[in-house]
Amino acid sequence: MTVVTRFAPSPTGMLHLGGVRTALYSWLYARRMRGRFILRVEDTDRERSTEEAVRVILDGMAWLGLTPDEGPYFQTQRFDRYRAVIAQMLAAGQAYHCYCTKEELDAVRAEQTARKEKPRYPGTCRNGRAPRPGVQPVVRFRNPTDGAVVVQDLVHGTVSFQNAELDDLIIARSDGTPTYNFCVVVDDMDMGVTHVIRGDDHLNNTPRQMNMLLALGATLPTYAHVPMILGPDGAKLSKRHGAVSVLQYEEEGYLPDALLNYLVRLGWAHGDQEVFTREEMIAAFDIKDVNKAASAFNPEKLLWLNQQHMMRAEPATLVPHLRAQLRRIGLDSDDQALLEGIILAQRERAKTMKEMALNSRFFFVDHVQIDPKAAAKHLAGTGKETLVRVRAQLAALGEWTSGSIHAALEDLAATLGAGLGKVAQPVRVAVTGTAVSPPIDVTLALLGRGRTLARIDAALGAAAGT
RNA sequence: GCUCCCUUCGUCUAGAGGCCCAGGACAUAGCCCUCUCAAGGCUGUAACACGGGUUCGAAUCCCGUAGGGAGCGCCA
Repeated sequence: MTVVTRFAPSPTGMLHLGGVRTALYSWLYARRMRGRFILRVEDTDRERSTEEAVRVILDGMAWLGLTPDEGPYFQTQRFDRYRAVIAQMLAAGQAYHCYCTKEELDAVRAEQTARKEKPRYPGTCRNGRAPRPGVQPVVRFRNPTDGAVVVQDLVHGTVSFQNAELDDLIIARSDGTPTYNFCVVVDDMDMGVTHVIRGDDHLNNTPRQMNMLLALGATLPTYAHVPMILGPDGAKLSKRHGAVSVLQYEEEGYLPDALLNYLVRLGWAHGDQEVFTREEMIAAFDIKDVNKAASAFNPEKLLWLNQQHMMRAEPATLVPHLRAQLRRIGLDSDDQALLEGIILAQRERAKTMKEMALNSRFFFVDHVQIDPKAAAKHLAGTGKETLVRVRAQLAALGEWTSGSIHAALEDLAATLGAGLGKVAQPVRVAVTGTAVSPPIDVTLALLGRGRTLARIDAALGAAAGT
């Protein structure tokens, strides 16, 4: 049997890490089982659904490379189908009209709560009731009253619910529109979903959905309820941390594979392995190995993983990411060799592509701004003299490579009877404007002789005035 | 309140009765490497929520307790 999974977000809020992880698990499982992955947008709540949220879902999934095999489907386009199923259930007596008003039900609920009972629909209209003038009825599902529903959950194991605990839920509002729990059931049935992988906040909805599926004569899917993701402080994911649009992570310079890697390890493990390629994730993932407990989002580890992926990636594949980040700060270059060289030189000193772009500004600007503190420390006194000699050495160099540059600087250091640091720091400050950069030979090689000498001259000129 | 779920280092986790006086990773501290910053290497600090059972033996099984979460909507 072909495995069919689905990701069914509702566009009422931003697609955040919690949603992305459920999507990832569903996608991974489908890939692993050589099945199909469906994307379905649950937009039946027309009041709260926004186009912006739909866009984030679509763009986010595309950015992450979680490509659906089917969809996106939109529930708002399936209303006819839902209406037909409701009519069918009404005819079969599996559902009935309820003429209770909201006010009446609120009153009942208030009483029940006061008596410390579980608030539930009392079943007033369950056995037939004459239409009441002025009241547009809702449609309720006739839930079994005895017995139990047993969920064989892939992550939680056996969970059973007494039907007596369940009441008759509304499947169609008085305006005729279907409700969430009902649409899910019809969609999963129609789309042949075999594995429902979703947040464990839905575990309590599962028995009702199973009862409806049973009433419709559908085959029950296998369920897997994955735990939620908490903020770094262990509290519920909030706007402050993590509950931002996934696209935010793109802006901040995270690699899709790194984010996915981080997310897959949050709640799942494969021995001691921390870094996974997409292929490794697919090969190793099994929904049965997912943990039951919620886990806290840890930004530091995401940062670490992102750098791990940057360091392991083929430099050429990072070029588009670097350029995108450079453009954000008003810089750009189409010099492939230079960009790859920068990536090689910078990736072990930047945790995100954004940080890499920021640290690489000096490669692209015309004039570097020299940090006064760095100048005071490395360009004053002997630093200035050293710089003059470095300039002469470099100007006289035959070929301009990191190897030849390195040799020249070491020679000079030896002549001066000093360490390489004494020579490298003044050059570094003159050329990059700061006391921090990749190895000086690599930096100069990438920068080119012309710009190197020009910057040394500029620094010397500025230092002469002090 | 009722029903359901969850509980190993600060954090993510390994662990499916003896291999565990609990392993790995992030973070953190120290050391090494070193032209800066990193990256890397080594070392350290740090956890089985609690209480009862079962067993020769429990992080692992059972029962409670405590704490956390979810659901109980004409929201999804």
